[in-house]
Amino acid sequence: MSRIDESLLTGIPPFRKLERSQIREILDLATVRRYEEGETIFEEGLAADRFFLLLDGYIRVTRNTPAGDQIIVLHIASGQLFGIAPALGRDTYPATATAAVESISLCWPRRHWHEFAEKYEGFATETYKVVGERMQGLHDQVVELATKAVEQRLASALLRMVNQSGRKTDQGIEIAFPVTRQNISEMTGTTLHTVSRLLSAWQKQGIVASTRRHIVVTQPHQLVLLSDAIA
Amino acid sequence: MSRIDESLLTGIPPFRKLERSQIREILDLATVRRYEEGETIFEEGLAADRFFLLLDGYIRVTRNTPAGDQIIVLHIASGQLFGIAPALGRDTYPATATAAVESISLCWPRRHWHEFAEKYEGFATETYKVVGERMQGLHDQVVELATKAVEQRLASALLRMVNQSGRKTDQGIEIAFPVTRQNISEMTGTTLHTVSRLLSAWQKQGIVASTRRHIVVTQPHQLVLLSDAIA
DNA sequence: TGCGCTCTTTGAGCAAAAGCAAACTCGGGT
DNA sequence: ACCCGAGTTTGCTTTTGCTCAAAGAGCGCA
Repeated sequence: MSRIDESLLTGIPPFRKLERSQIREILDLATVRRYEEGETIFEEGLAADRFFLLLDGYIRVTRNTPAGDQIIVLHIASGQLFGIAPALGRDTYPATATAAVESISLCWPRRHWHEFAEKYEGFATETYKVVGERMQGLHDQVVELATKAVEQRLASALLRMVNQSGRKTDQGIEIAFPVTRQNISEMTGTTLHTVSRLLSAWQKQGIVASTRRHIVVTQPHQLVLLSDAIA
Repeated sequence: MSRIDESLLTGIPPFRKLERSQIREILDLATVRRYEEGETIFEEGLAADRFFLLLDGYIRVTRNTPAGDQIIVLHIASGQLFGIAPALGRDTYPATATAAVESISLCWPRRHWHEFAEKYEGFATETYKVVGERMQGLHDQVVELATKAVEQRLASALLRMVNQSGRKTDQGIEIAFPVTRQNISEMTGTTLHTVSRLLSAWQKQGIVASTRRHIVVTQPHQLVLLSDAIA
């Protein structure tokens, strides 16, 4: 296995405050994994025996209902930790993680979690900060689902993706990973039909431009207005 | 101020593994506070300079939207920590806490958080376990709001309250704190009208018995069926 | 180059729940 | 004992967005 350069980790939250040598130690304990688009990384309910750091790509974290509905709880962008059930003392993963595009991650066996937390000053603190932010995001999502109409939720969902993975193009801001209408409906708790109708309408108004599995937001500002932003 | 007995804390999660003398130290740093029904304990967006442990009563944690909707994110029962923003490195509270009934809590200044976490083996771990559970709960709520119909959500909400605060009576299981139709609608993302209609219907079927601000579930099993339980 | 699969679009009817409006009731306080 | 206000119930109307159905389009692959 080729060694990974330390510079990959400097600057990303839980490692930000560490020495280069410490990062080296951590890296030497990591395994690199590559996932195809659509490949499952871990599944809801299975033993949480590893935690992950996404180096490249995008991950979708989903949950399934017995009724067969799937809903997308959050997206992970590169540089973020995921599958951190071990840090929260859970012994199974609470959700399923799937690669939205070809992705590369590091992973460590569960037991290293405590080791890192004790050995490296700031490691735990920084991670829990991430947890706090994610929790805040979940709160927002609950409020949104409980109070907003579908149109506003859809606008928010697009904005969230744009904020996390937006790539500037000459047309506007492009969402960097493939998304289907179905996917979006699973983020917003609606149907792919409704999503398709709304996107069509927005396309006519020049707010977005979408093709198959691909969305460019041309007028983010309009979406903000439509979303009736919470915060 | 009268000293609090150590036995109040033995057995509740973050203190479970501590010596009696350690609990004494922690208690001596705490302030006791009493809240009237309806009194606000802390507010969304304000500096998170304390964290709390509820000794007696029930707390409602809510968020407000700019549009003026309020939604109830979770209930805290006695023995639970709340307002733990400090543990997640957040410097403002992400939500508002209000006493649902007359309540008593302990609270500590923010800075003690790290002190406790370092000094007492297991304190942090146990707390993060609670965070993990709460996160799981939020996931559940998102899935529920996104996929279930109002009737199922209402059934789930009642069951959640019953599980957390159910008191057995000869009639059935009673929710231990006052709840209005309005409150329930704020937990389920619906209107008080819809809640009222459904409760009336269930009352006719003998599943629940409710009076003003007060609900007794007579046939929990029926509610489970209606809720199409996730887990 | 054409086939087939997956994804997308659009229409029409319908059901669930929101909005609106008004009456009723319980309980606490004067 | 009565009044007042918060909380609840209920009917009617309107709307939103889901369901069902079917056709159309892009893309990879042979």
